[in-house]
Amino acid sequence: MAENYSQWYNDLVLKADLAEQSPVRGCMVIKPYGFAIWEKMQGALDGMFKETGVQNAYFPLFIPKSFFSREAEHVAGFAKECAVVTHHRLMNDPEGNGIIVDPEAKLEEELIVRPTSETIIWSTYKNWIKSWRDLPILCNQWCNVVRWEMRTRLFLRTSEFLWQEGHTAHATAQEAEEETERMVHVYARFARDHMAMPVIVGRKSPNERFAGALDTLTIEAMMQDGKALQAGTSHFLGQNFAKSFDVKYTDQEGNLQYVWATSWGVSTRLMGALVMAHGDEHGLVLPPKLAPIQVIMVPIFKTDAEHAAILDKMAELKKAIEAEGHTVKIDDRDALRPGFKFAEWELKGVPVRLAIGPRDLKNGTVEVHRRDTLEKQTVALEGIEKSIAALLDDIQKTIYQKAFDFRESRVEKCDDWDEFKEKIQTGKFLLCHWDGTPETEQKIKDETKATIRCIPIDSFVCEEPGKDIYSGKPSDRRVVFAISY
RNA sequence: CGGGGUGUGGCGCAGUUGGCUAGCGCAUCUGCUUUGGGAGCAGAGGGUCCCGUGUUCGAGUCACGGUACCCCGACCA
Repeated sequence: MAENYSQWYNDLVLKADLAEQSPVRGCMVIKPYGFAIWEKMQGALDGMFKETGVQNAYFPLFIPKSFFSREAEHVAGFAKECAVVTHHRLMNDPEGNGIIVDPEAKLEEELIVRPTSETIIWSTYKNWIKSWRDLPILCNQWCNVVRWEMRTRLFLRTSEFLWQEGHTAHATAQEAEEETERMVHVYARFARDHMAMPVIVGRKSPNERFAGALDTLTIEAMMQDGKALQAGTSHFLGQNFAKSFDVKYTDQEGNLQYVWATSWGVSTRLMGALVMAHGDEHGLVLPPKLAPIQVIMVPIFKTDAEHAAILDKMAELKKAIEAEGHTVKIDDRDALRPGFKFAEWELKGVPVRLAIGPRDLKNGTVEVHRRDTLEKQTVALEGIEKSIAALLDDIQKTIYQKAFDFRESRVEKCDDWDEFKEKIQTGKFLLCHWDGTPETEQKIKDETKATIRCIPIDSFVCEEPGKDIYSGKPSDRRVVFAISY
């Protein structure tokens, strides 16, 4: 698995029925099973957003080119990867070669397919905001965006992807900065509590900052090959967009002020993170909180009479487990053998499997198998529904702990450049001193492909004097270096 | 856009110095036996060998051109 991690990942995504490549260049089809997991993520995140007062809204897919180019840094950041709509009509080719674009139907102003929605949203917020009483505005949208990537990988980088983007407007810089931090911590909590994935919360270096932001906060996760994956970002946009789109409000003293902005987002990339954080050689390992099916039941039988009796028993058990609030499926496909079903549901990462056969029927028992450790034991059927909750809870904790321990074993301090060059290639997060200059960061990237993933603000905070790992210049804190996806 | 590779039933592949009726595994369909860790046997269906041009008695195989996809770089959530 470690040797050919990329291939393992790709095969797993395909075999577990999460997604497949579409014939459309760089695009992906998310299959029903994969989408069900994404819906669980959406549900949990959406609930967390709403707890902070965020409301959902929807803004257009198309952005007029002129809107897009109002914020200079922002355009520069996205210009190279935009899909552009130039025409609005097709016609039959007069020379008989099928359908062509009607040259008469050229748009006066081209439309950009959103790579992110700051510009269209700020051109809208301008009309919503007049007074300090209108603030803050806390909106989120679930949508798709398009970034014309050269090379793509299922979930991790596709030309089109699904995400949520929150866009907020505030009266003061402090409020906006608080919002930026609040949301990055929502993401960190979601990663920990739902995805069972530990993350490092931190600040991006200027090089890695979002185009148009004054500050970018990030959650960085470690995959099982030791590479870093940026799993979510939250940006403090200052007054850049307010000034570009002329969004002002009248404060309590009657003065006109520009508003302060944030934006934050996570994408279907989280699906990739989930696969790479927990998967093993048998397939996917889903944290119970995100598993569309938490308990799968497989009947084992020889005769029709046994089959019927077992299915009756299972239907009864299913009701009892569902009453405890879990999702259960009975796999009663009769053409397939139990061993095949076992392997298939393991591949799909279902946390708990219950098998009942003639032997169990006679003894009043059930075989309980947990996906994370692959352990199985035969226990009394009576009252089993009560212990399922505890088992699911334990699986959730165990896979988090496993991912946590894995990361712990691969994070270390490093103060020697030669050592750095060697260790960074073996898939580690190295805590190193950095002189704070983009030049040094760029040189390190050029020589090793490693980048500063973040300057930690929660865990792994290392504020101590030292010397830059590369330049030797003075530094007052360590930052996280890693090779990333 | 630079470097490399591959196009052969639905999927994955083999096909020798050009040679006979283009094969194999998986999947599919039918039947019987099976079912506590990815079943066995018997039979069946399914191909413009990516496209075009050329060389040749003869091209899946050789040459030239085109095209599609994949991998490695630069770019990126």
